[in-house]
Amino acid sequence: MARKKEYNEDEVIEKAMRLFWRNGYETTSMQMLEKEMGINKFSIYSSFGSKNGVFLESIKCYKKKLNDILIPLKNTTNGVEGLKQYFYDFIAFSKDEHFGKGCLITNAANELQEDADPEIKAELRKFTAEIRNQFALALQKEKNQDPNTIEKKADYFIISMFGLASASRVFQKSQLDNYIENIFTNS
Amino acid sequence: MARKKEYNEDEVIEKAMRLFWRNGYETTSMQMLEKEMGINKFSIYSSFGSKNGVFLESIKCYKKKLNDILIPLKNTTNGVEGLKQYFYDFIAFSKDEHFGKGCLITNAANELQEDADPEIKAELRKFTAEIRNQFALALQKEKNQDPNTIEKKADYFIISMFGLASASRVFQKSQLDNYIENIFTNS
DNA sequence: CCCATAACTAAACGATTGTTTAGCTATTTT
DNA sequence: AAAATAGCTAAACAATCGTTTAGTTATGGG
Repeated sequence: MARKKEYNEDEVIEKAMRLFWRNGYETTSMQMLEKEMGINKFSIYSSFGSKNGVFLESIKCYKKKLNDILIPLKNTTNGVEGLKQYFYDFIAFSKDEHFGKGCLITNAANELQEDADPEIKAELRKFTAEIRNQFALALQKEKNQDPNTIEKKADYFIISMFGLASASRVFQKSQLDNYIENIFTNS
Repeated sequence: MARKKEYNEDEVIEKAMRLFWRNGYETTSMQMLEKEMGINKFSIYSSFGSKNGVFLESIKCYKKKLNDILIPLKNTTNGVEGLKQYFYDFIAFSKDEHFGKGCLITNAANELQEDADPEIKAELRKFTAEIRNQFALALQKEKNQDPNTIEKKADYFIISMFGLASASRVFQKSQLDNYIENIFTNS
């Protein structure tokens, strides 16, 4: 052991995450990452191996933050109402400086090609499946639901979430609230 | 006048459009465009000025093709039913080799940053507004609708279309059909 | 206190990006 | 047929991409 790192890896990866969130993967260069993370290229490479590595850790960082807003959904007694709250929290999560940037995960899914890094693709798939699973579990708490309907509704809501994330890059907040209301009428 | 062009601009721009559709803007290089369009870099620049210029024309080309599936919607007597058909046609438009690539327009909207080319941003906005307008016009054909409801529903459907386009990159066709069915229950 | 070691700085790497230029070829017009 | 003009090929442009390497600085354990 010799010299200690002058930066905290969790802190710098959060900064990287926000940069990727704002700019996407391709548009974000190592030069921009250096500046935003506040450390040298060498430090980035020694900590994360590659640009892909930084991105992968950024996804995990974002996931961790988004998982926090899933917690109330796990404890809800009213499935649909809990889902509705989740959608609002999801929008709120992208508030302020990040509104109009959508969701890092869906942005990544939209940007990445089929020849993209398999590890990243796997991470995105895993994350989507996790959320959809939580939706299904929440819906099971509704009374008198047959299992087939639950699966279909879970599909519907996860796609709606994707849509909401994508649309939030283009539409106004009021339109999104309107959209959420429409999703949950007669559900 | 001297030598004639050995290529048709409309034909090569359609090839470029399909390449952008598959790969997005950033990932598509001039080298790839040369190969796909079947003409030299010089020819591309003399015809379209820049990579941005090629992309802009590609968007217009895509728009023209997508507008064709709006025609039935204009003549429909049943607004909601017409809209539903439009959604299925929209999915079908992205069929075969392009399924899983979403919609060129929404992909572009997701990828482009706020510092992107203003002309492209304007084109995307114009296109979105046009479609939303057609949705509102179709909804007016429903009986006993108050104008406020129509506007809200038009917002809802245009966001749904964005969502569908984005989600089609990730989800299976059967899930999308399921999603469309859910959109139109109780509308 | 000194040496080993790890983190730092900064320069350079080859490859690829979008774009331009020079020179050759073909066709239209007078 | 000759001159003019526009499209073609192919090489080169500067800039930037992600990545690596050499050299310096600072801090750990013996």
